[in-house]
Amino acid sequence: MARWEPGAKQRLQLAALDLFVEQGFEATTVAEIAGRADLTERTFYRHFADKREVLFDGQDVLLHAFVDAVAEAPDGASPRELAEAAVAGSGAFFTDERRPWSRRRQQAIETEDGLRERESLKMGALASAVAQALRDRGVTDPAAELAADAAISVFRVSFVQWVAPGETRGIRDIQADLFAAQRALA
Amino acid sequence: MARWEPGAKQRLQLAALDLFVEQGFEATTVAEIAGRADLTERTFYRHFADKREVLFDGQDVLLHAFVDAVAEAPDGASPRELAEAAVAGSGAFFTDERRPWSRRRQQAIETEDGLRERESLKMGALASAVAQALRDRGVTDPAAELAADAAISVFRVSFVQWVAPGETRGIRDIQADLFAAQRALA
DNA sequence: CACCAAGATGTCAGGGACTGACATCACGTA
DNA sequence: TACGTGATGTCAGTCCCTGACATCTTGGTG
Repeated sequence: MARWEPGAKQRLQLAALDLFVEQGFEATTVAEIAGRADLTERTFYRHFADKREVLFDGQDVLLHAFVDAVAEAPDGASPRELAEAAVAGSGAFFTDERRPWSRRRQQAIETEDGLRERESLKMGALASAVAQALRDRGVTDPAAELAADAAISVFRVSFVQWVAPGETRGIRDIQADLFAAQRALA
Repeated sequence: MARWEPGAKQRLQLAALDLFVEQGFEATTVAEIAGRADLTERTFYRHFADKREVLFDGQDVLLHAFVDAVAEAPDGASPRELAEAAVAGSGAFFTDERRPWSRRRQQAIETEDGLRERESLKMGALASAVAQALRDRGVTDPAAELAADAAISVFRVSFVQWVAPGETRGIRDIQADLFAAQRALA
């Protein structure tokens, strides 16, 4: 069903990230992004709910990876094992080909409060979804909330490390180390 | 040094929360808030960086309570004990007199994505500050990050429970139960 | 081929958030 | 009383975001 120039949304995302890295998020106007993608400001808002969202589109796929992994975990798994399964389910997304893009994206996010704010919201949504998935597997509150937060904590730290300069390990290896460190805390 | 009507900032906060609860955050304009406080829109922005911040002013005091509690914890405390100390240090803020205001405030926040977003950012800032405090006490990464996240997780869940309808326990009792549940996970 | 349905885009007008610049006003002090 | 200082008011302007309507491209239908 693709009509027109088929890459409109992706063109906008690439243009936006380029401009954010070049001159910052605040200093970049939506009209500017749209112009670089040969589109109009109004069209930008047909693809993304707001200016921040251009860097966060597709997070629902990641969320479903978390949730599905919990749902498909073996019977009798403990809350902690379910949480670890959730994080492991996300590992498939962060391949080596994706790493350069993720690095640039993270660089843009970390330098702007407005973007960090949106990232925090997305992490919170992830935690809520995992908590609900745990409840669906019979985990009771407040253990479900705490286990979900623990999972998102490992995911967040692992992602930051995965995009750190010079890091070459896969995200799954990083996550395994973090789960061990988390267990060692208790 | 107080001149004019001394309660300008507080008047704005009260007016804002009233209006947010009455008609929602989005439907309330800054001019409306300022008008109810007998002030101007421009003056609102001299007290608060943006429309959301009117509900989050003063969070730095809470942050310092977390950080100071970590700094003042006894020598030889484990990372987990330091994290528990951080959370305990916040307990003094959430007295019974403050609970009605906190309830109304949380009610307003939970119904609007824009406000939940800001709350997430503040929680993230709290976690970062606690992580830094742990590093200052000699805890190494990634344990510092994970322990700080665990502390904020307990704090967040305890706060939600503390403002839940019908809840009468003090926040410290709630937090004690949550720490126990968190330890039981591992 | 002419025509139509539908989805994607463009155009325009407008409200509201936020900011910089400048004027004004109330208070403390010399 | 005159002055300095800080809080407030006024005004203009930019940018974010949205609703309404027109236009275009594409694929299908007769």
